[in-house]
Amino acid sequence: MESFVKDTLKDHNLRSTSCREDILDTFLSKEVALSHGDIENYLGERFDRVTIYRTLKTFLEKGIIHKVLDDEGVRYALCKDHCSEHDHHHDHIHFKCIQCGQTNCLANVHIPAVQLPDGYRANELNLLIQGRCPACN
Amino acid sequence: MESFVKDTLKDHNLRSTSCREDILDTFLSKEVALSHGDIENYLGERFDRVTIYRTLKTFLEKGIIHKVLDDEGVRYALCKDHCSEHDHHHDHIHFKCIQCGQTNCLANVHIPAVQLPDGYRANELNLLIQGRCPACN
DNA sequence: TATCTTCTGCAACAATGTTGCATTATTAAT
DNA sequence: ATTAATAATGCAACATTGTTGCAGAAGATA
Repeated sequence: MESFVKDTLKDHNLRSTSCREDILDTFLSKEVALSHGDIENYLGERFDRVTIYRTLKTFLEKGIIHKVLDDEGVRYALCKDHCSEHDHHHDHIHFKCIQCGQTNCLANVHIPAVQLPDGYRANELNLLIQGRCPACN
Repeated sequence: MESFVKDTLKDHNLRSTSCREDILDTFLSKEVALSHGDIENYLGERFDRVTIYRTLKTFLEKGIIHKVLDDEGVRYALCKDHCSEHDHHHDHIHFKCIQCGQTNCLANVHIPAVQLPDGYRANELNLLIQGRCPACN
């Protein structure tokens, strides 16, 4: 669907603007997690730094993207499984290649149950695996 | 041992300076992961911001502390199990309480094996669990 | 097309992290 | 105890990353 981007925005009650469309397009075309800086580079000077920050923040709040963290900082990736504002599922597993540096979501892998000490209650799991990706092995 | 701090520094071929000793002391007295800002607050104006950054960097390289990441940023925690520069074990599991905001290492919990897709090879696992800690339940 | 609302760009600022260099402190050897 | 070699610190300057307020521009709706 060529209108995926517009539909996604509409579904989340966001106005279609070129900045939002371009950022969503970028996430779709690159399959890896992107930092604010990456996006700035891909989009050139078309949009203000602040606008990109605000767009990312909005997408985060709406559950369109999620944060991906590693030693080098913060990145963002699409929530492929259509998390909504209310029904956001909170298990994320990411793989970062120490060779090529790319980070992506491992959608088909699920995190095994973890046995927590007494009194702890878990809401959200976030697993980062670092190693070598198939392309770099 | 009152000399734990000095011994730790000596073991890692680091000179004993008041900044390093105070930072190590701080990590020992607080049981939770600390950010650069936290440390700055605890130590007051005694040391330059830059020195604290450099000390943390040195401790990281020597394996005295490790990074702890969550949505809010970067923190550091002691490597209790005496990781060395060479024999650094790379599975970290951290718990962040969404109520009180404190983050700590769950030393006794281990991460179950994860079944990775073909071609991926894992070196290091990093699991962040967010939820409520015993004190906030 | 008019109107209401939201988004954007700009400027300014805050927080976080880095680098170079001169000075000071630590360590090991005399 | 002094000294010489080395390493750590403080300062200044800078780079990156992220935030806020506000006026003007653009999107959605009727």
